[in-house]
Amino acid sequence: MTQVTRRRGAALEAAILRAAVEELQEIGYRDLTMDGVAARAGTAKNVIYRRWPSRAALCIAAYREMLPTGADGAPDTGSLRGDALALLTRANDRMSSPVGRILRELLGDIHSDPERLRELRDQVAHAGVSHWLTVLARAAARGEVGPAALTPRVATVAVDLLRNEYALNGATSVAPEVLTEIVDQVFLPLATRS
Amino acid sequence: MTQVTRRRGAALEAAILRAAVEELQEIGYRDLTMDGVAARAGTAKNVIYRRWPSRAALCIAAYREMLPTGADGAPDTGSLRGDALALLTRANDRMSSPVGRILRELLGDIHSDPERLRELRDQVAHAGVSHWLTVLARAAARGEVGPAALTPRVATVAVDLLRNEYALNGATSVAPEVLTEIVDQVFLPLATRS
DNA sequence: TCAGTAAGATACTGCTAGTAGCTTACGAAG
DNA sequence: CTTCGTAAGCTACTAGCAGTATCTTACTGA
Repeated sequence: MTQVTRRRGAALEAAILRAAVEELQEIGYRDLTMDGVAARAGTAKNVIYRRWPSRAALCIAAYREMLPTGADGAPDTGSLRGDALALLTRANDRMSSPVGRILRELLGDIHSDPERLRELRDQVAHAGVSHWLTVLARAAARGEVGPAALTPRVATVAVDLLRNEYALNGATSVAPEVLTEIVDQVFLPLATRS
Repeated sequence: MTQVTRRRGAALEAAILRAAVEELQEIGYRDLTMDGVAARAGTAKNVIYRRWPSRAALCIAAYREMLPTGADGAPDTGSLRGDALALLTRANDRMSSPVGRILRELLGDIHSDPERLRELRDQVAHAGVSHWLTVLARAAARGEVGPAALTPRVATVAVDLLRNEYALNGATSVAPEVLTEIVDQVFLPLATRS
């Protein structure tokens, strides 16, 4: 690309990551090639390989760049049902976005590498747990739920079921009726049982 | 391979499928190559491509061959908890077997092809639903559960959560404690609620 | 007996991950 | 201002695999 001044260190690394992010957003993980990233970043493949050991490693780093930084707080609609639907809808939006698609592609391609798998999983799975616990705690304060419901399993059951929908159905978004079904038939009965 | 008599039609097709099954069991979907299958079957790649349009299609056909034909019935331990644990343990065994690993590899590789995705999903997702409904119906007859619990969502919730564990954790088997946690904290409370 | 069909063998294209080695710009130390 | 090490840039390469093409040869059924 005949840069006027040759980039180095952090600047170059940032340029590569930005290129990888753009490629991921435009064509996804499956079709991303190292040559493509190098070309877009205006550099060469071996420069990339000096920093990341493989295509997967680069894409995981790029994926991390894509995550929204400003985490929004837990919703507070006044009822547990409203909060749960809001959280689940938000999770559904995230999972059906390009970011979610890329995460699923990555997860599907990594399950031979337990190391990378764990870091990816931790980053995503436990991302929203605290929100659910917050919402449940508020509901407990209102007397809506008993303390028996405050286990991680129950707190995450809705998101877990949503994730299962994606695992089975692939890339398409999950219908809102499924969300209400999960909330009304599973989450609320578990949370509010006497 | 200099066959004495050249195989044709169904015999050849069966030989190819058998070779593909063996390759899948030994090295998995990811590492299976068409050259490898052809060599093992003692034939040539283009013969395979005359019958299946792609590697994925061949492997789906081979996967179908691997499925156990003799479906065992629903367990009957006398209690809903025992039945549920038996069913969930069985599902866990299946999912942690080579067959389960191959299914996950296939699912992860197919989500661009909605057609194949659907046939695969139907084959597996709905495979065990009837068992859960049977077990729930028996429990209802014993008075253990109310009719409110007999929705497909509740019937499959345990397997759905188990599948989620695999989606997050990769190829490793799920610990028995997780199974009991799912049954005791989610399935039983939902099934037996008043 | 004689076609038509399909198996078999081989070679090829095209694509991509990852590697190697050389050249050249930068930048820090003196 | 000079020198020298490091890393960027460039180009070319290997190796492996999906999928295609072509030609020869064996079987089969009429």
